[in-house]
Amino acid sequence: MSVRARRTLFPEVVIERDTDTDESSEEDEDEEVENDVVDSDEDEEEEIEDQKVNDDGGSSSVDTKGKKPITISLKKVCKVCKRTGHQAGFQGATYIDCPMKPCFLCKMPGHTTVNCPHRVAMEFGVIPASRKRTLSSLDYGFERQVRHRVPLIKPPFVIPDEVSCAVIRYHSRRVTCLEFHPTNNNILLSGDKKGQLGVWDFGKVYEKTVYGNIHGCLLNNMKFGPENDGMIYTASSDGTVSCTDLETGLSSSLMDLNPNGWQGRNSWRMLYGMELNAEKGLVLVADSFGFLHMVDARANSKIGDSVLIHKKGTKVVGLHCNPLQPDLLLSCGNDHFARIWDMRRLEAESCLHALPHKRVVNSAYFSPLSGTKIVTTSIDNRIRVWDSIFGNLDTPSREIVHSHDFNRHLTPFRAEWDPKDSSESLVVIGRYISENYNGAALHPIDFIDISTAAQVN
DNA sequence: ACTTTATGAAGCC
DNA sequence: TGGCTTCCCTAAAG
Repeated sequence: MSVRARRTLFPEVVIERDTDTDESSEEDEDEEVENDVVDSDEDEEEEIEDQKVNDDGGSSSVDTKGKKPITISLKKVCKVCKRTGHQAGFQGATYIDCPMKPCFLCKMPGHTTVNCPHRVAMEFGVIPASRKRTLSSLDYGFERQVRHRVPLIKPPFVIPDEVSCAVIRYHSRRVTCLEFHPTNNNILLSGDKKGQLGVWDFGKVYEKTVYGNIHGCLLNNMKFGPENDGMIYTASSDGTVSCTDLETGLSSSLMDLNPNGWQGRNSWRMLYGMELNAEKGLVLVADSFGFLHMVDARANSKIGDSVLIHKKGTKVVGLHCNPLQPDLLLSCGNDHFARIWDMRRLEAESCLHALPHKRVVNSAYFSPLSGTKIVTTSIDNRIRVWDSIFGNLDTPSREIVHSHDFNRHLTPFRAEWDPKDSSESLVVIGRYISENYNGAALHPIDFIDISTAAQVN
């Protein structure tokens, strides 16, 4: 259901409500609003007039020149729709939905988020996968044959006992990406809105390492060097790709899509999706105009022409190479599609499959072990799962309703596979609709079994 | 304690 | 197509 529907579907209900409350709607509401905002009004008449005029601008901040309070019998005013008879908005840590709007979670009318069947049970309306894939010894043997690259061995994670709790503020702006070190459990990298890169060392909590000279703005994506995990590749909205030594912080630029600086927003290219193709020694990045760029990581030179992989002028937000068949590339972006490509014959319009979504796609990943499943996150509040890339890709195998639709200001959530789950059925994603943690509204992290859509805790 | 602003997608004309 | 408006569970800066 589109945003448009929020408005078109509901006026009837609104009218019913109004007649319910016995008040002659429009003016009363205006009074209500005004009364709510300005506590000490004097002149009723003028106030109402003022408000009606100013209402067009939508701003209720119109300050007044000394007016007395209006006494109104009516109960409550909804902060969301400004209508009477109900209240919406935050009440303590809990957000009360406006009943005039479609459900914020599943986008369907007739209920609010609180009683949304998808919220009560995430499995609602989801047909489980016919068979849960588990890794047999045969699978293991098969994968040993097929797998190009043996995954790096990581020692078992042991929580160090010298620190029970530590909070260190690394970033002054919002964090845009996080990455665990592939071999060192103590290290977590974080990128932020200003382009800074934080190196968190769990074993050295009193040291703070932040590199601020790598990028000029949003650090959108990072990947550890496949051959040398002391190096980190980063892509930024400043249009550059950099390679940074984690120890020294020394970085080199691999590519700059805006060599002539700021020439206006119509030409400024921003980089979002990034992926490393270890077999080919390639750095792949995708920009905000729909193009894919390739850089030879060793020779530090651009390879071939840029290829239009999504609708021209739209942002490509994600790139992922298939773990077993790295020539298979998965991309996703703002044109509502995730696309599968064969890198060996890469040109505009040549994608093997286009996976349609109702709205913008935040992420698309092949499953980490077999590479045969795909999970995508779209801001239509649905996680989509394709059980096999060799099967029918016309429609997803499952759509799981989950809260991650929000407008701007925040970095989108991306559902990611749990790399430790050999059955490739566990996915991790941040949730927008908050949960009440002792009075604080916090956004939880959800673990979801994508074969049943059940939440796992 | 208040307002402004950064900022993105979608829908409408 | 482009310009304008709406969406309105943010958070820092002014």
